[in-house]
Amino acid sequence: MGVTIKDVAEECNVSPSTVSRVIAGNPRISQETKEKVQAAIKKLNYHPNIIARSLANKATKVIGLILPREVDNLFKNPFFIQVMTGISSYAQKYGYYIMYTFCKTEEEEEKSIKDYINSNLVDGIILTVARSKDNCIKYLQEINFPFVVIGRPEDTKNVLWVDNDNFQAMYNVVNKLFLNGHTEIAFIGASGDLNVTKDRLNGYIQAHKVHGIEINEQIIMEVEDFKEDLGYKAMKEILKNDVPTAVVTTDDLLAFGARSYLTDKNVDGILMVGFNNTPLVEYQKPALTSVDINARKVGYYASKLLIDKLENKLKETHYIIDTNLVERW
Amino acid sequence: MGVTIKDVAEECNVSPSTVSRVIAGNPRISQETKEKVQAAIKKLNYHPNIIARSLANKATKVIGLILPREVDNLFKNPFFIQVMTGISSYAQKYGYYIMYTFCKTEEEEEKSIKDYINSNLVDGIILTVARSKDNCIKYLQEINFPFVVIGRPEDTKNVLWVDNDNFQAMYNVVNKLFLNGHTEIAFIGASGDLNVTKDRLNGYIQAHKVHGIEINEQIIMEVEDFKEDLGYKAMKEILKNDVPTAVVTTDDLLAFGARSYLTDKNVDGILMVGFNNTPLVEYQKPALTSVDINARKVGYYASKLLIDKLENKLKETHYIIDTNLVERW
DNA sequence: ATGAAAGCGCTAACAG
DNA sequence: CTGTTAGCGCTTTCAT
Repeated sequence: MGVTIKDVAEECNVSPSTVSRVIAGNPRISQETKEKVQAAIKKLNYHPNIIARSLANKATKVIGLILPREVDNLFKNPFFIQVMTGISSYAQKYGYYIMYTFCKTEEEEEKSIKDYINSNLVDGIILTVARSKDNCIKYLQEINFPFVVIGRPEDTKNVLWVDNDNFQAMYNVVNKLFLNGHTEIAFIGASGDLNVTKDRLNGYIQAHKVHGIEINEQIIMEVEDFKEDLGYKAMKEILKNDVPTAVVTTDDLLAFGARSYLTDKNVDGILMVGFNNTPLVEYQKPALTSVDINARKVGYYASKLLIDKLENKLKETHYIIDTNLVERW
Repeated sequence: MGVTIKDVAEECNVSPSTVSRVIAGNPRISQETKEKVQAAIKKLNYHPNIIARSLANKATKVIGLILPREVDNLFKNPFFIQVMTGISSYAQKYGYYIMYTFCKTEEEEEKSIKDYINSNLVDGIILTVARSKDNCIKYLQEINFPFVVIGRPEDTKNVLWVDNDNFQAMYNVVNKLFLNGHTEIAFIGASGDLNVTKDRLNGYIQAHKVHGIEINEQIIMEVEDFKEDLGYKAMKEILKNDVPTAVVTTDDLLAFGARSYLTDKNVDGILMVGFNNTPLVEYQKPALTSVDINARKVGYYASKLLIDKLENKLKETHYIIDTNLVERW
């Protein structure tokens, strides 16, 4: 354990700095010594010590990933693990490593972030939750530390982010429903103060405007959380006011709940649309139509954004990832 | 940024080593200087540079986590992310960091492992897949690098591992069914060469023995993979041979498929039991009874095992995590 | 094109 | 109980 740059240097009678140079791909080095050194590296099975390199470079090539730990969302929705594979896939290409940490609260997140940064462990950070008035974002901006956030933040000034076009996604769904002859479309969203929900509602509204159809506030429901029973209750409320031809939701679980109510009450002929396209929907009878948000791609571009930033080749400040409606009707 | 140990030392007129000592909690240090140093640390907002420390210590306090990248299992089954939260939770307590990498094949795994080790990045490794004749395990043993594997490996000699008691889990299920008056219990498992499946089948067999009930090979089906359609077909085969009173499976998806067949053919009164208790089962109508394997706890103990090993306070060579039947009948 | 030497920030003998 | 010194393994001026 432990062949160092010095061993390689001795093996071929050059100085450690020369070896370092050929590893770094320094151009002004003779072809001859270059080959000699490379042979020695192979022969001795030398591998640079990343820690030592990081110390000298003041850069670790590791990315810190901050994950939420609200158990429900984490386990029922593969969003985060898909994001993780996406991040990993880009990072690996460019020789970056990823460290993760789960945080229960915003305070914990702040603590983890500070720990990562203060200990000089990571070169950049990826945030997977974008709260409105987010202290983590504020902190990272203040100290000017490279980071990207997944989900569009409140204030996009000076922040790198990637998100779906939630407005467009919902617009497309509702638009399509109108084109298919639907006339009354209800909306169930959670929770009203999330940016995603606001955007999706706006898409819903815009589609109405474009089609010249009046909004019926009585069939727009905003509930507290992505819970099946809240979808159930929301559907109940909606039916008290009106009988829509279709219902769009901002999460599959809400759609499940809503559909349960319809089944329970034997109400037929109301089309249900989910959101997020979780694996849950495939195994429903009947399967549920839902919007796929391309989580893996979201992660991939988050990773790209951050690494581009770290390597000073930033071209964009954000990426908008496409969604697509997976029709199962 | 960069207040170093030297700055702290100067601030209170001691040597860097003294500062280092109070940070390390070295006992032979006067209360007085200890407090003085601690005050200076606070005042200057000093944080040790982990990289530098790692270099000096030849230990990084980071754990490398090797994850599979078979998309299906990863996304439909929250097993891995639950394991990750468990690992993280123990690691955090002891000041360890976690790096993850997704690997598609055994070759990729080997490559990632070697990379982690050769670059001196990690102190230990957690493997999340245990193949029979696993090259990664072999390699890690050969070079005597600390690691633990999740899932009982073929040969447990000299390896730290944590797993469920799959034998016992299935035994309990089948035993309970017999006690509840069932007489013919079918088995659908995938895939036959996985240790988990073997163990579960043995539990099934043992329960039969204990109850003095003859095994009916005709209603034991082993399929290739954890796929719904294979469960469907398996159920079809079973019914050709016999009509059981209950069916146990080694995965929820198999159970879904099997139940679909029953529904399609309007066969009533056959009890279905899943395995893994994925979130999918809750949202079935009716919900499916399934075996919870406590994935978070599995991760937690894997982490504990590895960290205990790294800190030379190893007490056990493995942990068996309990399972519990979540009854939804 | 290459080498010598200093230094990244910390720890750990060794002295005293 | 505390300071001095010598690294950990690599990169990077600065010479030549």
